[in-house]
Amino acid sequence: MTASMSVRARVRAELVEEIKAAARRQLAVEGAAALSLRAVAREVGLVSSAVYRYFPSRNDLLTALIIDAYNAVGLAAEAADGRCRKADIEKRWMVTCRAVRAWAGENMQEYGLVYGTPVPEYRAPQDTVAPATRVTAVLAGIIRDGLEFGLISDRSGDETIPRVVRGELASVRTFFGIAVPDDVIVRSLMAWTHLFGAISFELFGHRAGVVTDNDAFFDHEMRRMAHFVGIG
Amino acid sequence: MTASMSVRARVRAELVEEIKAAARRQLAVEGAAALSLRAVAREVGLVSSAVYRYFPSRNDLLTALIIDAYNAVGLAAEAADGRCRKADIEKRWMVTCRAVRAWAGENMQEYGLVYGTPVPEYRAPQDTVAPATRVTAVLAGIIRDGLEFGLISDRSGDETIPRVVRGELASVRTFFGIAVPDDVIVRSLMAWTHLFGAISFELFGHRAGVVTDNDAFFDHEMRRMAHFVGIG
DNA sequence: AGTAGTCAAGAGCACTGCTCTCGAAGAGGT
DNA sequence: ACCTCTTCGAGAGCAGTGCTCTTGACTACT
Repeated sequence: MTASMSVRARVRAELVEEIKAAARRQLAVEGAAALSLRAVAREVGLVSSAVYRYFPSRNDLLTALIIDAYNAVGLAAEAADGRCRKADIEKRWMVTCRAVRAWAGENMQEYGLVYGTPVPEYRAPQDTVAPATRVTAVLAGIIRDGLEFGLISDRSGDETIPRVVRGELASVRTFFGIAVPDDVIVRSLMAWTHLFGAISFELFGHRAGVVTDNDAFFDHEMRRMAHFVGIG
Repeated sequence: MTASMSVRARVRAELVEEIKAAARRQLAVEGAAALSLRAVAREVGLVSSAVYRYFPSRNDLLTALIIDAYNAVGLAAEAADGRCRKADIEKRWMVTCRAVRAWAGENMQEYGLVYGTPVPEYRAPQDTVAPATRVTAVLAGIIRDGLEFGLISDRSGDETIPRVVRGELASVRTFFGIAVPDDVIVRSLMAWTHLFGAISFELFGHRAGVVTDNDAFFDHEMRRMAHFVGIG
């Protein structure tokens, strides 16, 4: 693919990467709000107006960073899951959760960019939705496999799911597969919510003074959520 | 208290409130990143430099809004909880969760200000920690009352809590009361995490295309988390 | 070789946070 | 009543921002 590009297109692609790298560096130290297109331009040795040849606006630069972030965390999750034996459902679950948290901890600002406060009036471009689902897809795959292998106990009946909730699980079912019971889907969505809720709480400082050993607590709560879903 | 203030101090306090109100209005439509001190000044009919008599910097204005936001959501939670019969633990739990979510939905940007991406290098002033605990205190109070009334089943033994996790619950215990079992504390912290995780996921757009009837789903998951804690 | 497309640079506009200075107005004491 | 001391609003100004437009050079394709 690189070979099929003209020289021009290749140096252009390289420069795009260089600009994004510089932007990512600035993002890490100053945060998204303070990310300055001019400062990025200075770092790559360009004048500010030249950057507009590569990104039509500051927002487009941020969007590119968002897509990269989604892909990075998705890749981390996929890699972690992929290193496990397929039938070791509980381990796959734990390892994936830990990978997402580890990535988030190492890339706080990028995490904040995608899972933090959104900019009002900013519509997520279509290019972001596919990368955004990668982590979710990994988790759903683990659930699906767990059911297939009979390693997830279907505890339907413990709780009654209101009809209105039951009705909207259709759109999610494509993610999990047709045979997944409603109750497992609801539990999974809750575990998914909990994963990112815990990471955000920790990274955004809301557990300061409450939880001290964040590693241990995260591990414990993720294991409990796995059990909650029916794993193990 | 108002009477004890001099005329000067009173008009000053009024102007502070007016500035905060204008800032809150701008925050709601443009987001925290785009909040401009000069625009706020224009709205209250002041020149920009005059605002610095009341807030030493833009960050201090934002800090004031953060404190107000914490107090507002805390007040909403306390009011909702206070309207319930004290022994009706499950209802208190549900009503409080709903109140927090309702406030968050009506004040998205303020919610994002306190529970969203923090500004790096920004240290939360001491004035913010007390208001920040109000919601948590309400939830902890419900748990404590539930145990006192024997309405929370202590399911200790279902899960083994690692010693390192068990060890750090001491600091939280002051919140709940001395007699609360470790297991209930862990479950409560998870429910607390889940509450804000669910709200953030919904408001920040991560449930788009997944959950359609957000009211119903939130209600359902909060009830399940209540049961998870041992309520009901 | 000529043309069309691409690119970096520079100037410029409207805006931002923030500082400093200056005059007006109020508060407290004699 | 006067005088001082603090408080306040206004204005000018600085360095920085996102973004636009124009200009001139360079490259790739016909």
